[in-house]
Amino acid sequence: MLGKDYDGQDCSLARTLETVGERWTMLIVRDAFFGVRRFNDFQAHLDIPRAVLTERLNGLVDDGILIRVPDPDHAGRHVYEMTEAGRDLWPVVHALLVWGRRHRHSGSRVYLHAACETELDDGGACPACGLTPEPEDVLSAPIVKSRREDAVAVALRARHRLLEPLAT
Amino acid sequence: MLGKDYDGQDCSLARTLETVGERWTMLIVRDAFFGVRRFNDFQAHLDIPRAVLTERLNGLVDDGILIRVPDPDHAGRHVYEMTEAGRDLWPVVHALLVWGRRHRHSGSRVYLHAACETELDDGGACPACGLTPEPEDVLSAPIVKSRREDAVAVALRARHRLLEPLAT
DNA sequence: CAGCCGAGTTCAATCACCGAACTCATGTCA
DNA sequence: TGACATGAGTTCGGTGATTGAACTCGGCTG
Repeated sequence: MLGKDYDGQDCSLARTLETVGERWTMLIVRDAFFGVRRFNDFQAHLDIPRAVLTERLNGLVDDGILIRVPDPDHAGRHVYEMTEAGRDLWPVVHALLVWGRRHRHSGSRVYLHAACETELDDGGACPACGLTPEPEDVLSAPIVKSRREDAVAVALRARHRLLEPLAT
Repeated sequence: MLGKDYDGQDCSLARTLETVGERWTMLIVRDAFFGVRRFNDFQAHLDIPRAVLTERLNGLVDDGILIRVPDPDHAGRHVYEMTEAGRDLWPVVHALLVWGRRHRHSGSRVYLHAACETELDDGGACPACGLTPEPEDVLSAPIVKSRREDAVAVALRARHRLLEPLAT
């Protein structure tokens, strides 16, 4: 990946970036947290060239972030699901969201601890419980309607738990 | 940056990636936390093409992550220093380091709370004090000697505070 | 059986990245 | 003062990645 794999940088940050550092990859991971699981849904929501999406999804599968599993509803198709290693990227995604919210523009959704519906703090912890919830226990709650009108953007207007498959 | 700036992704994560999502950028930021401040030091430590380094440093300056200030010791030269917005990237850098350490290879240094020399937990907090130290109060403590022999890699073999200028 | 849909693959043009060589201002030493 | 070194870039030809549009293919759907 990335042309030349940051050879010689023996640092765990460089190793991480070899997996999630390419253009589009982190947005695919974000969408996977949002519950996107099908090729065309990623494509429609990200406006990513199909060839690149294929390459990135294969890369993420090879690197153990996603698994491709048969779609129970449609023979011959499959969906991309997040692995444990993928879920462990939640702190990275959250840290990027927090920085952007503070320094770029004020975010279009908030993230709540599903158990008590308290907004997570910048460290990803629930200020009420003191716990740092796993992504499965985080609720995405939109506060501004996005301008996009693709099926995924529309489905994302509802409050829902991370990693819960989106109904599109 | 990034060819096409993730147009239409009105999400703070996409906005963040427009600033730090390109190849090399995050490694430059990491090195800036390590105290690297001069063009040739970045170049030597990263093995990045000089033209690309110029482009990235200018981008980071334009985006308010670094500032270019006159070098007090050498007329006509300057150094790149981290801004407040740059410091706020520490949680992102730390999250990437933590993921790589867990899922790729077991890191070559640990990060300690300078005040009590306790190793930070995965959330970046000090388990002893309960505080989440600012990067200035984090100590980088090498545990494995890197294979690299450039001046920066050598200087990084000593324990030091983040953001403290490296003596090279 | 004709057409649709999801999930890709192929392809030419464009853009970014690479490494090596070149520039140019300052600093150092004889 | 002249010769050379060093830091910080710039320039440039070649290579590899990204883009958007068009094409393929297998499983439904009517």
